[in-house]
Amino acid sequence: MARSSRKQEILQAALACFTEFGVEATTIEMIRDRSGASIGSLYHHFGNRERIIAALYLEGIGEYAALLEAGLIETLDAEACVKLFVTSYIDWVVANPDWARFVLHNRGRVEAGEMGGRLREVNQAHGERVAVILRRHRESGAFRRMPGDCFLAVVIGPCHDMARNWLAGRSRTALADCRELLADIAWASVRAQ
Amino acid sequence: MARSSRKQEILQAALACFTEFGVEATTIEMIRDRSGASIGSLYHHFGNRERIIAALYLEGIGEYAALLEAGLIETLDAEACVKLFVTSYIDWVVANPDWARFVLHNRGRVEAGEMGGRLREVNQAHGERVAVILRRHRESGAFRRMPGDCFLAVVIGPCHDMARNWLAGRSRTALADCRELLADIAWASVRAQ
DNA sequence: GATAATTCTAGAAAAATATTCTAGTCGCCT
DNA sequence: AGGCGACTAGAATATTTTTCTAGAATTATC
Repeated sequence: MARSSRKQEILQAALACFTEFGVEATTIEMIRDRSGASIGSLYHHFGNRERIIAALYLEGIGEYAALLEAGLIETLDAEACVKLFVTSYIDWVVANPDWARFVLHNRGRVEAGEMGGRLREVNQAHGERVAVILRRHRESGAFRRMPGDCFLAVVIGPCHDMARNWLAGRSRTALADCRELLADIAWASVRAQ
Repeated sequence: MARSSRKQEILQAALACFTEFGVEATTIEMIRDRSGASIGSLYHHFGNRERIIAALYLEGIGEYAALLEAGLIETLDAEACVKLFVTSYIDWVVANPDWARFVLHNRGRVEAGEMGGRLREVNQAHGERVAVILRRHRESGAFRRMPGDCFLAVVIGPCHDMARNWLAGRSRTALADCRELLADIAWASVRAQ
């Protein structure tokens, strides 16, 4: 395990290439160059190009999901819970812009590929843990009645869009400056009237 | 111009392949097979693989943008305007699921590629026309004060997320059933208190 | 601490894929 | 008719991904 850093070096190099040139345009050769690994090493660790992308993606969403869940389990108040979705998402994006951009733009790719099943499993497990935490508040009548599918979309949908725009340099407003506003709106949108 | 349908046939075939196998996994060969065109014809019309993707993307967002703008110019009421963003988006997605899925998952790819400049132009032009229409309502105090970047994210962000989930088969609730709810929430989120 | 097993690295060779290029065909205009 | 531009065809070429064989480094076992 002493040299498992090779694997990590490859992932870092891949992310750097993806950020600089786009996923489409970066070749195995470029990742090999930047990471210093050999073709053999690369294929030993990942098997193919797609699995490099998937590994990066899964690591990214895993990190955010862990952050969110860690916060949620020690948050008792419904309002604070909802706002935590927003703030922990924004904090993570601001702290990891390259990773966030990659994750925001490559869900479809990973989902459609051979690791799609794996991704759905991970997402579903995370979704269920979150649902358990939220159930209490829902049952106590803290939330406006709406389908569960809508709930999450309403809470973090605006953050996703805002983050996408900000990361692309399309936004004049800094993402961090919307933290409180978006959290307020999320809560206002889902709380019982 | 009699046989400009070839170009359209290629685009249709490409979209079908992308939907079935994912963008990554579909090869020029597969598009050639399904469209019945030759390699030469394919490259005559598009120049390279990426431009096929970009053409499909630009046509997709163009169609939705036209739909939205057509509705907006004959809508005088601020509330109806905001709700129109939501309903015309959902209607378009429900009517063109494959196209919508493709557009939702490939913005990053097109943006990062050689047609990125073109895409930004188109988006900016559309954004400005929409901004002109909304300015009147904003200035009359119909909306809650917030940065312009947040406004759009709040209004359609939830729809984007909900549509993405529904198109991926992850949603138990039909997208069409959320039409009114999402429109209500969008309006409640941005109207003056 | 020798030796076997395993993991990892290397890069050349092969396979798959994208793109270019040359030679046309087709429909239309005059 | 015959010339012109848009279009089609598919072989040839270039690029990129993936496989494969060999060997180095590390770890486990006795």
